[in-house]
Amino acid sequence: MPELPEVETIARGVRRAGVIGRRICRVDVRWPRTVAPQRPAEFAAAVTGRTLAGLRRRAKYLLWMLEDGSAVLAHLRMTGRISLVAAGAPVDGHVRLRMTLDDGREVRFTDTRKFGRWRHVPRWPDAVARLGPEPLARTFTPAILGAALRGRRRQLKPLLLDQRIVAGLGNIYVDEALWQARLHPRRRAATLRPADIAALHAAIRDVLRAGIRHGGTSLGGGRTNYAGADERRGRHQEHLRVFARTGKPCPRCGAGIRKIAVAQRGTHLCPRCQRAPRRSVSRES
DNA sequence: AAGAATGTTACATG
DNA sequence: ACATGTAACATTCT
Repeated sequence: MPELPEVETIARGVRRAGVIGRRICRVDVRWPRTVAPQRPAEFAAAVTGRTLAGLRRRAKYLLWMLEDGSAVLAHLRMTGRISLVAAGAPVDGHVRLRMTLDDGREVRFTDTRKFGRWRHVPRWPDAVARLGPEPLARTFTPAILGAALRGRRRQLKPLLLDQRIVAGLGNIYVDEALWQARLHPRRRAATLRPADIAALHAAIRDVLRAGIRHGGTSLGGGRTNYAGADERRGRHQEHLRVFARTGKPCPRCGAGIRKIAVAQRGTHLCPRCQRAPRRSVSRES
């Protein structure tokens, strides 16, 4: 569910709700593995009584900065959602963690599939040091992307999903970016020419910015779907050009969008705009 | 009712 | 070291 634009939208929503400066007076871990490998008691002890000094986003992580310099890192994985509600509001069965604030509200983590992970770290920069560049940072240039791809024989799709190459892309925005750049997801990274790299760099930034502008992508209608901290759905699903549009016309050329499997992930593309590489392991589905 | 699902990681095999 | 595949996590939706 949440890729960079969704996590960014959540972070903005939580900040706007005015939680910075509030003290965390109680922590309730309702699904212990949410804080694994820490134990709920040690997590709660490290966080309880601390004041929220800030909230940042790094890739798909939400970083709750505490006033003592430590931080809580939250990764929402597939179905994690954040909401701010009145403390003591009815708790539904999928709430995995709660942080009660000193102003009568609580931060709630709801996660149907239980894949989400929260952990308390003494120094957050260490915890995110292995991640690749932030694609929307000024420091992310075509040259940086080119260097990350150079010499790699991996297929573009799994490479872009690798958070060490570029941090924050997921299945939806990778498909969208490859479509915009007219690149086939099975193309080997090392075969890109400078013009391809420039197009891919621009496409990555464009699709992420569009996602943020539209408040993220909310597919389907179920409880497992993405919503912002205020429970509102995103609107970017109305602007998707290939993802979840199998069989519909390509907005650029009209050809039918196709869905294939690349590196075990559902992958959407336009068979006319995104030419299959000559010697790809074409195993279509 | 089987299969897929917005994510990541560990482990195995080339 | 690199590339790829499988399983695991756990539940819901189509």
